Amino acid sequence: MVSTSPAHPLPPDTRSGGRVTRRRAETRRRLLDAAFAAFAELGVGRVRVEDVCERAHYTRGAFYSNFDSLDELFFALYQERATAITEQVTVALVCEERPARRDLVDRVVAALSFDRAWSLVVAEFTLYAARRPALCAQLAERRDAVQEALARVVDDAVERGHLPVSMRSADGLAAAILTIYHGVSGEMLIHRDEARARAWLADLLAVLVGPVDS
Amino acid sequence: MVSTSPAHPLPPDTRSGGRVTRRRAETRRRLLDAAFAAFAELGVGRVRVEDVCERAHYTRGAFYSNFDSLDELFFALYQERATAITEQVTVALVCEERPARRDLVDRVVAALSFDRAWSLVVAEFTLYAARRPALCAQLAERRDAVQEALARVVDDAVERGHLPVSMRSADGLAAAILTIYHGVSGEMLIHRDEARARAWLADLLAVLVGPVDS
DNA sequence: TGTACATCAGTGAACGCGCGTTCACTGATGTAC
DNA sequence: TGTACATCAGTGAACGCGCGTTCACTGATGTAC
Repeated sequence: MVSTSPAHPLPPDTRSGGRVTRRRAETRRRLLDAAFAAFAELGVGRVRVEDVCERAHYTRGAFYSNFDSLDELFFALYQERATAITEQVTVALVCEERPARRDLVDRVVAALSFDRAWSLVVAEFTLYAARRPALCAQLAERRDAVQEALARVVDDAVERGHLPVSMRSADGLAAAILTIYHGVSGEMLIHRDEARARAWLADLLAVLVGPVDS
Repeated sequence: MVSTSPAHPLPPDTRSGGRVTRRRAETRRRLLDAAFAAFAELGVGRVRVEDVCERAHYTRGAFYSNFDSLDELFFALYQERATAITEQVTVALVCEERPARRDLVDRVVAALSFDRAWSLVVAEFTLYAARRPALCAQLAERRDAVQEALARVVDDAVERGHLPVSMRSADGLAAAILTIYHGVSGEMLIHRDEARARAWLADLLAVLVGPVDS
């Protein structure tokens, strides 16, 4: 139903049969950006078409000329941003030399962004997807992509026997890192303290990776 | 604004000045139960007053005779359920003897319930609160209550020096357990596999608590 | 480079439905004697 | 225990607003010659 092909600068405009004028692309771009702001500020459930349009300085007609519904826009937006972030994390984590174990935590914490607005939208999208089995599968795929990127970096930092069964593989450890990351993100939504959340994340990851050789 | 007093069998009916007939209490009870079903099934953002009423077999008038708005009902519902669960966890964790470290994980996993419907509602309430600073404070209080219950149990299981600074206190470890719990709950919403989530939780907690003395 | 034309993109007024909210009512519940 | 009365609780029709959606239009964009 929805393309899972790699990153587009813009989510594909499925309504004008392939032909996209500059003007149209620009309008779409502005609507998407406005929608992100609206979703982050008001929450996904409270955004009306008008909220998006006034932020983008268009009328509702422009919206319906570009999207079928808010749902479609929301999904296009999520695809776009999530793809961008996934790539950013992947690039940030891939490196030439084998990383020391103690570097791992710092690099992971630095790579995973702690943007509260984005965390809110992600959380809302997760719930949105949770009630739509088809979307769950796509979300899972996306998470796997990040997990694999992490696993590659983690691989050489894992010493056998020092971690319990499920954690022996780099993949298991990568999964653990992401679970903790999501948990801390959730806390941040309530405690609103980014710095504290970041420190907390680092602490938890340090325990996970094992005692740091000081 | 909203009462933070301890558990009521029913959230207080603030509309009939204290005097509550049997019939009224029953109606309120049914509306709350119906609302939980509706919220869990449809998602908080998609529930209409009518959805609650038809599930409870009342008309809309009955709803407005008991609640000012869906928001108020949702909040009353959350208060009620969360208080009940907090108490349940507290009771389950308090014990006379000092627990062995390896028992800790099992007891925690057993005590924290993994109900997907409830996890969905909690997650939605968390987001709901995330945009309302006053509610954030209340949510934080509630989490602290659970954390303290955990900390009491954990206390004797922590051996000094085997955990990094932030984790040295029982309170820190309890916080870590809850962060992981929330992270795994989030995963479960997407992966829909309760058993796997439970195993995953146990693995992560085992790493956190330290190598199990087999 | 200029003009003429065709098609496309966004406008904004208007429509109408879904749903929150109200309110005059009726039947249920509880009390007094 | 029975009757009469008062108050309370829930009914359901009606209202009306907010907002999604449409569509005839106009100005913008791009192309051909």
